[in-house]
Amino acid sequence: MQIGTFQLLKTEGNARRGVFCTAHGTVQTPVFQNVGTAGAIKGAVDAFDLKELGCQIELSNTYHLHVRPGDQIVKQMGGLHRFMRWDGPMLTDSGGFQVFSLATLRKIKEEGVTFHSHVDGRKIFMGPEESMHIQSNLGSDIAMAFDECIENPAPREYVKDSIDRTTRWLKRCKTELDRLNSLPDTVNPHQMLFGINQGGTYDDLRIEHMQQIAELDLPGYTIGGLAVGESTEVMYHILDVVLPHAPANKPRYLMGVGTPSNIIEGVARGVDFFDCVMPTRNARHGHLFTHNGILNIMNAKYQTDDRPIEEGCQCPTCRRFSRAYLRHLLKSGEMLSQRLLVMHNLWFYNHLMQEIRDALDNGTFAAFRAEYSDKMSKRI
RNA sequence: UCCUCAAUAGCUCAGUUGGUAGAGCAUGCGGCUGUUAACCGCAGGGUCGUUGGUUCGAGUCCAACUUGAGGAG
Repeated sequence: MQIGTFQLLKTEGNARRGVFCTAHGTVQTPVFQNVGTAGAIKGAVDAFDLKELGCQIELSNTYHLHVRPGDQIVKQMGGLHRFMRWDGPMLTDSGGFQVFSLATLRKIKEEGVTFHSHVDGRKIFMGPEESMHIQSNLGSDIAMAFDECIENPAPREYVKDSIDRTTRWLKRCKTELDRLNSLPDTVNPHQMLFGINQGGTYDDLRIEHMQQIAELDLPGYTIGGLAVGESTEVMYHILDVVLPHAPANKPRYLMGVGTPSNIIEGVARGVDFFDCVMPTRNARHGHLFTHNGILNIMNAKYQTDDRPIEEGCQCPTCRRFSRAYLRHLLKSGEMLSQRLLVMHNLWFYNHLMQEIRDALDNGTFAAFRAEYSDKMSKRI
């Protein structure tokens, strides 16, 4: 398979089963990208653990790696794959989300954004070219466009200006990445660019923007600016409205989403790629995912519970340790608790995607959705 | 035996010139959606060592006692 091609294997309703080819191997979709922002999965999980947890594709962040250790350093060390010893597919986010989440520390202009580093306060300028340059130095397989993510709800006039700017930025990203990929010392000459759709909660702006970016014929398209303040129903509505306008022969990536239910509902609407900090962050905070819902391992009722987090789960944690022990570790502040809990949640997410792919292969996704969509995100 | 200091939430401690008590931690529960998050929020919990006294009113002032920590002999 040629790098950058997306092959649709099967569909069920709007849901898609596919395979996407990168310079570091193929990705079976729908897929959940495991988040390792600074080149590390929070909770003391490394690249070799990721393999064992069923991770197909790892995600890191442009801004964070630019601040520390510096993308030049990463390039000097042979690129991020070699630096962190992950030899599989990798996507890097562009820093666009940090423009949003570090809002108090930034100023947006046509050329780009001036940040103040959250680490030492120094001024950092990042625009489309800078983001591409950094991602090129990191050498990921998929680079994300440098976009503007805005809060929902936002005034219509602002959103309109913002999507026009994001489109201009996208064109600059494409031009710059093409140039960087052709340089002789580039880390990953097969690095691809995914465009990001914005438009807030306005149906027509979402569609207009998707049509604009689809013209660039990029290898993948992303829905951004969701799960940032709007209700779940609105998020699903936007997916319903915009995905029919995304190129059918390219993968669709819903950024930053979400709960197991969000993922099942996203797949049902035609999403192929997901990523979210939820399995890792929530694990560190004691919230664990199971097929029957979410349990909080901190709850007193688990103090003497000798069962695993989920009966029948084959993850490294559930094969060995009891709820009682995990609760003790977390309450005691032991670092081991983070590692064991994060491994369970990542296994759960990666395994969930495998179950979804199996269901699509077997034509039973509708039944899978009916059984689990609500159940998995309820508290138990 | 005497002197000094201390005694307030499960723990460690705040508590202004007397106006019926607060914090941190712990405990219980919740939140977390392209990670500034081993984080954030909420809640429960106290006859202020005991007994008296002064006062309109005492955790705060006085006395005795109890317990503890220092010190003297």
